[in-house]
Order: sequence, then C-alpha cells, then structure tokens
Amino acid sequence: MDVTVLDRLLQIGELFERDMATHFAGSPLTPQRVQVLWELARGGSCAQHELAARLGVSPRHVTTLVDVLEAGGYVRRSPHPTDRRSIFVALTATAEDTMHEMQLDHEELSATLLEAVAPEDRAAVERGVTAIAERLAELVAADEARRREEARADS
Amino acid sequence: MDVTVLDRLLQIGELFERDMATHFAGSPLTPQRVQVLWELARGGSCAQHELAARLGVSPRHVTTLVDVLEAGGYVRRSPHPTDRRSIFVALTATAEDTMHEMQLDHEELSATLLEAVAPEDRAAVERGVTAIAERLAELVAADEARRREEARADS
DNA sequence: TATTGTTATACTCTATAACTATA
DNA sequence: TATAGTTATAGAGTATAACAATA
Repeated sequence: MDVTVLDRLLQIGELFERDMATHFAGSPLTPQRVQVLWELARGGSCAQHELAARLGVSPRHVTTLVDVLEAGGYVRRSPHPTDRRSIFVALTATAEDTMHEMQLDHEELSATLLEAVAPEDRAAVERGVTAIAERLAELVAADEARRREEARADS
Repeated sequence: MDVTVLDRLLQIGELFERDMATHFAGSPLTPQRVQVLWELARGGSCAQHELAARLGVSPRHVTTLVDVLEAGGYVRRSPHPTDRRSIFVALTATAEDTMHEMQLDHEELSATLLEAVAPEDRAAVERGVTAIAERLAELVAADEARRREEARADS
C-alpha cells in the first residue's frame, strides 16, 4: 500500500481546506465565500454573471453568495453603468484590506512550505508541480470533453 | 501577481476534485461517497462510529452516507459480533471490485503525472511534496490546537 | 429572441442536540 | 453513567427550471 505522489498532493489540498475552515471558524466567512472575495480581489470587480463564469458556479448560486457577503459588509452591489439588466459587484474597502492581508499570509505560507524542502530540491519542486498542474489540467479538460460528447450522443 | 508553489498545489487539488465529479456524474456516487468506499477498501470494514472517526465526520453524517451507499448496493450493514449497539459496515463484492479498479486508475494517474516532470527532477519532487505535506500537517495541527485553546479560554 | 438576475425547488455535505437501546 | 446509532433540525454549497426586466 504505497503512498504515491498523487496521494501527497491530495493530502496537501485537504490540509489547506481544513486550515481555511479553522481560520474562519466563528466568522460568516466560509472557504467558498472567501474564494469569491479572492476572485474579486485578484480579477477585479465585475457583473454577477461574469463572476459566475469566473468561479465556475451557476448564476443562481452567485446570487446567494453575494447576498450573504453583501449583508456581512464584504461586497457592494451597484448598477451596471451601461446595461440595466446587470449588477456590478465590488469589494468594500474593508474587504479589500482583508484580502490584501490574506494575500501576504498566502505568500508567507508558500515560502514556509518551500523552506521545508531541501534547498537543492527547491527549483526542481517548483518546476515539477507546475508541470504536474499543467498535465492534470489537460487530462481533466479531455475527460470533460469526452463526457460532453457522450452526453450529446445520448440526446 | 506571481503564481506560487502553493497556488499550483491548490490548483492540483481542485482539478482532481473536478475530475472525480466528472467521472461519477450520473451515478449515485459523489466524491465524498467515494471517499467512504475508499476508506473501507484501504482500512477495512469497521463499525459506524469508527468509520466516523476515520473519516473525520460526525457519527450522524455516517448514518446518512451509509444509508445511501447501502441503498445503492455498495455497502452492507451487519450486526456487530459482540456489541449489540454497534453496526458493522463492509463493502459488497461489487464495490470491492470497483475500488480495486479505482486503486489501479489512481496509481496510473499518479505515474502519468510524474511522467510530466523532467526525469532528473522526479526524485526531488517526490521528496519535496512529502516534506511539504508533512510541514503543512504540522502547521494545521498547531492552528487547530491554538483555536481549541482560545475556545476553551472563552468558556 | 437572447441575456441578467431572481423566485422556487431540490439534493448533497455537514453539524449539534435530543432520544433509544445497549454496555 | 457512557457509548452507538438514529430522529429532528439547520446552515452551507450547488444545481435546474421558470419568470421578470431589459437588450
């Protein structure tokens, strides 16, 4: 029962999720809501339908997420300047500060984890995980395309 | 806006989750239910409360999970030989075969991903991700301990 | 006619609290 | 009295379908 590289990689993802949950326990922020804020911080303000596309969730679900975040004072809804159907979502000043701090924490954590790697292995690890992420992205995209094909054939 | 090692690692976790969801779309199996079967396959049959501990979820939730998996023919409930309060959960023969196949697929995927890494980097990547996983586990455990401490101080 | 957001509904994941049967 | 599982309830993540307003 060997432990593979993939096992390790998945373990890292799970541990990070657990830490996020611990970190925001007691606040209205959950890992998924933080992801919304994170996306707005990194990719900038946008209309709800675009946010849905960027997050890969349904427009309906974005309504729910933004409702909660707006009530908590993390985001602001405003009318879209040219399209009256659309609603613009932006971080509040407070949330922008929070996200900036989180960005710094994130970079620090990344550095700390890299320090756990032997110095002579670090460059190889950086190259390696990038290559793995890219290959996996290809494989997943291929799987999804195949499944869409099958679904189309069924109907 | 650099992409850190941590970003890559998290991306890998997300991609894997997405692939799992794609893979089991249309079946009653969801990623989390598969995890239950996976745990039973790797760690062996056990009573529900032990399964809850192994999965890190509430005993109540195990009831729900096992209900669905039992209805789908993946697991079997049987009385505990010595403790009449307990219920033993075991994979059915079909599920055992499915899990065995999944184990092979998993190993193959791990090998495929490692092939995406330059040959001279592979050993370093294996060492590196192990070191990162271990360091992160320590950090998460410390965070959780600190939070428990705080919660205790509050009450 | 197509798109944007929302109301309505439902399934899944997850937890805590109260209860029953057993130890 | 403590433990194993279940009933009751609830919040969070997520989806589809139907609908209103707007393009």
